[in-house]
Amino acid sequence: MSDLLERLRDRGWRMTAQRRVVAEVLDGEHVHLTAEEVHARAIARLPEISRATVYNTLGEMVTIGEILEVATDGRAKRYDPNAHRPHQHLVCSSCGTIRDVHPQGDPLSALPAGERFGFAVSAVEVTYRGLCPDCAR
Amino acid sequence: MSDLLERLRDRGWRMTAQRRVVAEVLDGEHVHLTAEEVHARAIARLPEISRATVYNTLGEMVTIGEILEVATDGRAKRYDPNAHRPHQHLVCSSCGTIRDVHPQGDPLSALPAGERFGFAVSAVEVTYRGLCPDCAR
DNA sequence: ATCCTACGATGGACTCTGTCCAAGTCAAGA
DNA sequence: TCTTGACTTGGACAGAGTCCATCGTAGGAT
Repeated sequence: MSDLLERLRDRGWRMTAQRRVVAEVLDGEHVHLTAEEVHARAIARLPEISRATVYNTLGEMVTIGEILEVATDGRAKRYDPNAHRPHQHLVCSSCGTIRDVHPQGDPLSALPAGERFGFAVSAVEVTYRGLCPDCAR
Repeated sequence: MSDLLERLRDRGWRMTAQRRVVAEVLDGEHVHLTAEEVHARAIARLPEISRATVYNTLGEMVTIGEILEVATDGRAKRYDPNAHRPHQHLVCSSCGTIRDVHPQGDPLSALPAGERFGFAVSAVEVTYRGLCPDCAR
């Protein structure tokens, strides 16, 4: 059984076939799927699973911090199963594919106190944009 | 007349009442409005202006680089009239307000060549998140 | 092994954001 | 003033996501 599934069980989640399938889909391919893509892959394993359940399950996993929500454009949100290792994203401006990247240094420290306007800054997201090798040619 | 309006005219834009109003709304308050908010403010000055025109005009201004599109969450895009001075954004996780901020250093240089996967990286967006003073109390 | 029940799943309606299009209007050059 | 093609309009449509009343079932209790 996957790590993700195990952690969910440890948190007291009732283990349903639907949740298992969603967790397996996310844990299986470490890419950044949209909710609809997760739904499509889930249906392949459990044909009756509903869209609402997929949305609910993804939302719950985001809330407890097991996966990350990534909104790189104005389109559908994507879900990142790699929530336990800090990283940033590199997005192709043409085809939209996303890669996890690890910039040097702590981007949080680049924001001086005088530029924080009294906010309690707790997180920072960095999105690099450019053409991927496939789209560049 | 506003600078923005002048630049649009210089680009050969046909000056209609609608475009003038949208430009004035954006140029007037340097906040980050959604398309609907722009529409509401535009209606206050020109009651017949349509939603489609506001969307069209905003899209055109983004294309020519006079304003920026900011997608800080999965909700509505926001429009940033401050397109001519590089800056990043600080977003309140609770109420969603956005402030322009100026981090130190060039975030692009923090991504080593080995982490670029052959992409021609051309831009970087940094979004700081945290609680604003109002929401913190 | 069976029963209970609260938690989870369902699907269809609904909302929000944005796009598209055919028809009508008008800014600005001739 | 006339003409014309760029612009505007509003309503239909589409994609992404949420909500809710009802039904089903996981897992503890017996």
